[in-house]
Amino acid sequence: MIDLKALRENPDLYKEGARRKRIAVDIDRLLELDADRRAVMTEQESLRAEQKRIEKEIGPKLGQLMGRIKKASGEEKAALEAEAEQFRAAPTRLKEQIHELDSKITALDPELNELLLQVPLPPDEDVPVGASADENVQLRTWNPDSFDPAKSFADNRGFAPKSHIDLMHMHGMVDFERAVKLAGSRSYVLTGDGMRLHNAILRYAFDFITNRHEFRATSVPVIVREECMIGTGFFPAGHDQAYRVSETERGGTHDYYLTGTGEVGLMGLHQDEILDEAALPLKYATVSTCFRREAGAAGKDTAGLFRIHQFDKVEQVIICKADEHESRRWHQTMIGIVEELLQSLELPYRLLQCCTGDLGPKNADMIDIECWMPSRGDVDASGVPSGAYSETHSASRLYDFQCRRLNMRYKGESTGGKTVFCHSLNNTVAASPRILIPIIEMNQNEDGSITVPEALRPHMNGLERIG
RNA sequence: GGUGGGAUGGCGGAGUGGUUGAACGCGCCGGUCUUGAAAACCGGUAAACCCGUCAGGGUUUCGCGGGUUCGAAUCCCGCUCCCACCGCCA
Repeated sequence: MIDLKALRENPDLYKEGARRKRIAVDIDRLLELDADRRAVMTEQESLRAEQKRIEKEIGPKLGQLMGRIKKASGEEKAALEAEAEQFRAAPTRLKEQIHELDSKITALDPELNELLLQVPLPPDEDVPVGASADENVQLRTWNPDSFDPAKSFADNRGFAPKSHIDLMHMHGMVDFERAVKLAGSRSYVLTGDGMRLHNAILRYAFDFITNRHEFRATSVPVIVREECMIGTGFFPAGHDQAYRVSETERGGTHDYYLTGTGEVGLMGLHQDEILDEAALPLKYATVSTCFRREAGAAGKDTAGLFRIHQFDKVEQVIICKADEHESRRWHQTMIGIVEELLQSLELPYRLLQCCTGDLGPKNADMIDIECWMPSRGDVDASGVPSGAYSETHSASRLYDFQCRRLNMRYKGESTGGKTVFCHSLNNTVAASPRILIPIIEMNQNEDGSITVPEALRPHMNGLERIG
């Protein structure tokens, strides 16, 4: 959520931000509702002040009167009661007026809140303006000496690559047919060394982030309430992307949603808290199953392990002080951790600066990391794919957008006793099975065997080669 | 699923109709003392919103929503959540 006060003071910033992000939201209407609401509130508050003043004035008198009424009788009592009634009349009139204004506010609130939740965080000035992911900008690439992604896989290795699908079938690492029987399209069952490799990369990544980089190892719920989805900024925009567990249909008090990322659980941890500045930054890591409906992606990437409804992801989250430079610094740190991880696996990758149209509502800036995948890209006349970089990681910088919605604040020396909304950031550490695509395809040998990356061998019982 | 208990400020915990936005303790901040620190003592310490250029003024908030009342943390109704025990169970 954005700061309504800031929006009021500088609406053009937010209008331009929404425009750059290609998000339609009626900011003028929001400002109009806000102005109406404040006018009503101001009126109501002065009525309340008056009411309180009168209360204090007549309270003691009324108390006295009531005492006398108790003792009195007959005509005297009637007279006293009439007098008491007069005292009561003024505040009662005020009360009615206040009540009317209350219902005015109640009438304005739903639309105002709905619009407010829709206003995206403006992208940072240094984010390239663009309509969609096609206009993302490559920042830099990395590749091991042994592989140059500018050339084809065949030119690098001397043989045409097989896809992860073929390789995994060859070694009994996956069973798509039975998976589809169980759970429909975009499902998979990892088997044998497929499942072992999946666990190995997750374990390696989790140890990497929690041991080497000292992020706090944490488990999180993956089934959460709607408030948590709204608070983390995934709703309302991403409502169609999340699976809903409709408990209300069977008489429950709430519906639940399956989270699409561990970020939701990690960010939800401290909602409504006022943190001690000295405790910041909070650095968390989790590994969790992620669920995505992939609504609107029908027909896209249907084969293999690239775009699936359920996967497991090691995620890193940082909650830090509300300081742009600090946010930016942590963003780079989180990206650096992933680069270190990918380099240890010798996977070629590139960094992409996402353009404004690809940021989504909650990000000020987002850097995607794409690994080189031999089986992707255009296919040539002989049926060999060119290979292409494809997204495996996404590092977001959100400023206080999430923390404002989650009501997550901190207080300390630098805030001068005030409470301030924290900043938050998140980044993938490793998402599997998608990351298995480059791992398997890049480590294939001409005979179809797969060399297990050295870093993963300790988690594969020392296995050096599959097949 | 059954039965009972509870929800108060950063934390613990008082408070059952009228300066209670809230005792007391802890924590935190400042001061005295001290070479320094600790201890002790003294003082301070909720959040959000609105109006205002400032100074300042005002409103709301004791789980949430509604009601009674001149006046509600305190009384009434509804809801949500949490805890304990029993039952079932990975």
